Amino acid sequence: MRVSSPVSTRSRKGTRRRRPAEEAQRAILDAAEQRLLAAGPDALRLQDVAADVGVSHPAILHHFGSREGLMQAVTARALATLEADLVRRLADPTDDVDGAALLDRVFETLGDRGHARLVAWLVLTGLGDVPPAAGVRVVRAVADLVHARRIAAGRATKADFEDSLFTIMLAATALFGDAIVGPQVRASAGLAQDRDADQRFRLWLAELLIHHLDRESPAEAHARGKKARALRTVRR
Amino acid sequence: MRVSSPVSTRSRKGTRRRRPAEEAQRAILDAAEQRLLAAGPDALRLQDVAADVGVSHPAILHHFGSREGLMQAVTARALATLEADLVRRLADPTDDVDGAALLDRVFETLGDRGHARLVAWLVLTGLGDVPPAAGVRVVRAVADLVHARRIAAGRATKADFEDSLFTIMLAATALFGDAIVGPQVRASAGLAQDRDADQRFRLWLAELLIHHLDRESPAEAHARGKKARALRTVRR
DNA sequence: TCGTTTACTTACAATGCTGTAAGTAGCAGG
DNA sequence: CCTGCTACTTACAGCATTGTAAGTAAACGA
Repeated sequence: MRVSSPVSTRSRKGTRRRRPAEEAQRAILDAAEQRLLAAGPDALRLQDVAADVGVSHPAILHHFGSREGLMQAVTARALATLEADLVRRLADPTDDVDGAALLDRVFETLGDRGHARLVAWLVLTGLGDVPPAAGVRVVRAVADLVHARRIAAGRATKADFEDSLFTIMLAATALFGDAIVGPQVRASAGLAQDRDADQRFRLWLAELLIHHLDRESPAEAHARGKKARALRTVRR
Repeated sequence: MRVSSPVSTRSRKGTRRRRPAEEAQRAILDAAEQRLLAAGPDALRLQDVAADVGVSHPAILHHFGSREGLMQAVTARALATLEADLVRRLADPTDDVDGAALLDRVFETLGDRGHARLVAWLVLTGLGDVPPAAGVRVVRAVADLVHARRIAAGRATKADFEDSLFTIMLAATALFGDAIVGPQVRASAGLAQDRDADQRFRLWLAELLIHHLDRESPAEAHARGKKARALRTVRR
């Protein structure tokens, strides 16, 4: 029952590629990740990935068992490399004091390869909960680092830790938001045609965050803010 | 994600409901929006929506022509109501000077009904580009409002407009990011079990933004920030 | 050279979804 | 009461997609 059905442009009749399993799986994961970033998890079709790699779709099932198995494999690999990239960039000691440059690195890491998009996909589809040990404590680690530097500079006390933590959380949240809806927000702000608007905005954000971290004791500022807010909302 | 609740609120055999077209379409759009928010555009099945409403799936095709027609209708309605909610809340004159309350309203409007999730879905699936006149200039409008207030308070000049604009953009971006990856970021910060952590964070963010808008001339602060960065670690 | 393993193939089964065809029935106006 | 309109129904066609069955050939060691 072989015969006729020269399925595709690949391999003329008789020649059959047989890659080592590891290499084939890597190729499949690459193609799948590409498709995932482009169109989302639900749009991932085995036949498409197979066509990209140049094999038939049961070959993928041979390697990964099922579509779900492929999904888990590709997300696991993507999240692992994302985390590795992040910690590598954050631990890079080339310029360990320039907060703006550090922020820029995180920006790049998240936005460049579409990592933020992928994570957003996973979170929205609920797959983000599956590997709960994925992006473990990255925010916390960075906050610890920053807060220690703040204390060393005499700009904060241990009690202000949450302020440092929230600052890093804001950075992370804004980075994700920017990676996903950045163009739309810029359009809504009337900055669409401005090519370097996104860079200006990121720079502005970095300055804001650094200024916040460098300013006088957050505890006092916090109290001041609370007092002002309380006075403003007396009427309710 | 396959749910297809067999709700079957349909009347007993023989009796057939016949609603006016407008009412039926509204019910269908409600159910479709619900499913969209829950599981994303690709997971929207006509039969599921039909089951939710209590009709057969060709009834939906009768009203909306095709699945794509339903998608367009529900997204158009959702974006329209989102924009309407936003401008209504922003234009509400009950307390027109309290920036924190205003920000809170936007927070609620975006996060409460899952609007941010929906918009994220649309942007990620590329459907966000289809209706380009959707969220037109909301950010710009808010920025105009805020900047005018700033000038009136003697806290800024016309030249500082971009600072106001970026502040609003940051708010919008962070709001979206929080609505999407908020829980994950909080978990990564080690705040998972803290129930009101999100509210504390939002309050903190509101204070940060308001403090930024209320502080002395942004132009000077901007220059100072640049200078400080140039000098690396100079504390003024 | 033979034999085993396994990366891969073709063919097909099974399922689920969108969309169509044709008919039914509720509600309006005469 | 009758008649037209149309909001709906059931049945089915068509198609895409995942997964299975069985077989083939490439690499590798004896």
